[in-house]
Amino acid sequence: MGRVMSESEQDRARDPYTLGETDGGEGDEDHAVFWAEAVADDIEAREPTDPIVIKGGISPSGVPHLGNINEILRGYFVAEVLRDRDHEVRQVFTTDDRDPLRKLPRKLADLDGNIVDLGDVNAGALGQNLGAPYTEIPDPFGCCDSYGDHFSNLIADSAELLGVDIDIVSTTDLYEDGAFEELTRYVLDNQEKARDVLGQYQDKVDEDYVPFNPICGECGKVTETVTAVDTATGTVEYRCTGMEAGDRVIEGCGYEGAATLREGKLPWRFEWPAGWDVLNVDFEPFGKDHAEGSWPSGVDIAENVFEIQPPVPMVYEWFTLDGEPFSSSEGHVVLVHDVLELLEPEVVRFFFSKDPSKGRDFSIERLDLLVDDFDRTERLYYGDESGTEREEALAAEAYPPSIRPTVASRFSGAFGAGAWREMANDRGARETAAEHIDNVFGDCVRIPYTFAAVLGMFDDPALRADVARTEGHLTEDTPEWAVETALGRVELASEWARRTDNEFNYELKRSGIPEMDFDDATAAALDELADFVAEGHDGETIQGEIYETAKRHDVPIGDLFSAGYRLLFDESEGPQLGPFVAKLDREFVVERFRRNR
RNA sequence: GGGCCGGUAGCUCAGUUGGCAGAGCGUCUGGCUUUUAACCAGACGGUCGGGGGUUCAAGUCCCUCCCGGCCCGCCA
Repeated sequence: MGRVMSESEQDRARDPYTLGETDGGEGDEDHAVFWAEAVADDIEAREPTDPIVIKGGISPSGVPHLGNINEILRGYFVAEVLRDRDHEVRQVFTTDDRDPLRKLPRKLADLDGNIVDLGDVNAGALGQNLGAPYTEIPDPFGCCDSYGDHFSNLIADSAELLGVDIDIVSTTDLYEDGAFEELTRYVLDNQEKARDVLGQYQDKVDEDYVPFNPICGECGKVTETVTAVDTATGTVEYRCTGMEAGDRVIEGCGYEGAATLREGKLPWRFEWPAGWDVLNVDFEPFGKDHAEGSWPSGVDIAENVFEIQPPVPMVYEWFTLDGEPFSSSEGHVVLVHDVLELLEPEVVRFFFSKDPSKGRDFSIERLDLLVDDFDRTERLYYGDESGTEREEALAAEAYPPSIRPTVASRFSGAFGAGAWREMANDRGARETAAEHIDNVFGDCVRIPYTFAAVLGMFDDPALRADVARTEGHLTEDTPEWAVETALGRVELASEWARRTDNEFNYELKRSGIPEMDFDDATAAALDELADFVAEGHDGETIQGEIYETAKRHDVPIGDLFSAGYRLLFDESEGPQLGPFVAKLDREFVVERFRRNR
């Protein structure tokens, strides 16, 4: 501390957009290829004391979807870079659970991440709690202490599923335990200053504005009308009036009473900077919605009301889901729980390692592209493929934090007891992880995602491995753990094929014969093929016979394959035919090829 | 209306201090003399959102316009 920043440095420090522009004036300085490195540079430039604190946070207002995970994973990548630079890093995540419920979401989610319609829970009970803090509202699922706790738990689970170590801090707790009390008293003692600053950003700040919202002792709702303040005794008198919520007004009960400084909340514009102070926040990423409103006022309040230094900021653009904005209330969401049925966690983390300044679509339809991108990055990292200098440099930096939790869990025996995320700051464990990544894990094998989807048609795990072997994805030398990892993708990719019903979603049409129209030669060839299958041969032999049969009947080879796929899947393409039919029950194949049923 | 972020091949995107427009996927063609998955080779594909300017040189810097998103009431 103590270093005086120049004005331009200060401007840059406050600008949440200038990612990577870390030039100190010298043109030949290395330009960071990975945004998290650039952010880490900015944080280090302030000479922070360990532990460096990285914050994120959301209101537990409803389903925490993949877009909300930015609040966890953007910070994670920066944390990992700093840890690699031998800093101790604490990643905290505030659930802003003293915020009032302002409207009822249409969709909720149970603790397993299943989306549930509002009508399936006790909506009436929820409706009566509009205006009350999330932590004062009963959990509509009845499984957690409160509505707020329910959704905070889902967020905590999401982080855990992704192997990220976060300390979840309840804002309600910060008030109730008194952590915010000193700052609350300070703001109330310096209301004029607070009003002056906030008034530059909000028109409604007038003489009567009091930067504190008590919770009504009668109805439990957050109120806005403070009638008297006595910071010496630590009490605030209020009248419970209505609260605007969008285009509606939540009615107050009219009760007049007194609250302590712990029985209410600071308005968001103060609460955010208050959190920076109380938690000693050094860095905080936030969505673009905060960039032009909350952030500038937050900086101003931090510097000129609380007289603290705001954290290093970073804006991230929002993701869309299949081209449409995420919407918790409308149920257009995907949770980490869902995504991990389709992708390995390292691929999910990798998605968040990409440039935060670019809007990005999380396209379920084209998840194969994302996985291919990850696989290539992995190959670049291990030097199995070459790319541009920049690509290789980026892989060198972005791959390790993406894969680290996976490696730690795969080789958990080397790390002693406990989950990796509890060892994030452990130097020894990090060295072990690095050593594993650069040595044993180099034998990791990836089956291309779309091919994994093809393999998914085989119920028999042994057959999946067989085919992966014949295709050269697995060899004699592939270690057992790598075989498991590689084949683990098959379940994910076939779930993807099912969910998107794409061209890899081959479904064997057992119950009825698909519509078809074959010429005589093809029909004759199919009959002969049926006879051959009936004799009982292995897959390769059948595969060869398909060629021979086609040749004998002067049928273009492609036509005969098409005919087979049509009969089995009602598709024009499919898996390698011979080995596939060899694994099906013989009678079914024979009858089907004879077009009997 | 004002401020900010983004706009590169059909799709997904990469493009440090200005220095000959890139990758993957898709498509097409060919190869692997028995594989319609896999794999290999090649091709097609772009007025870098439009227009102006600075420069020997602009995707990159400046101005302007268009499109999309966010913010500019309240709330978070």
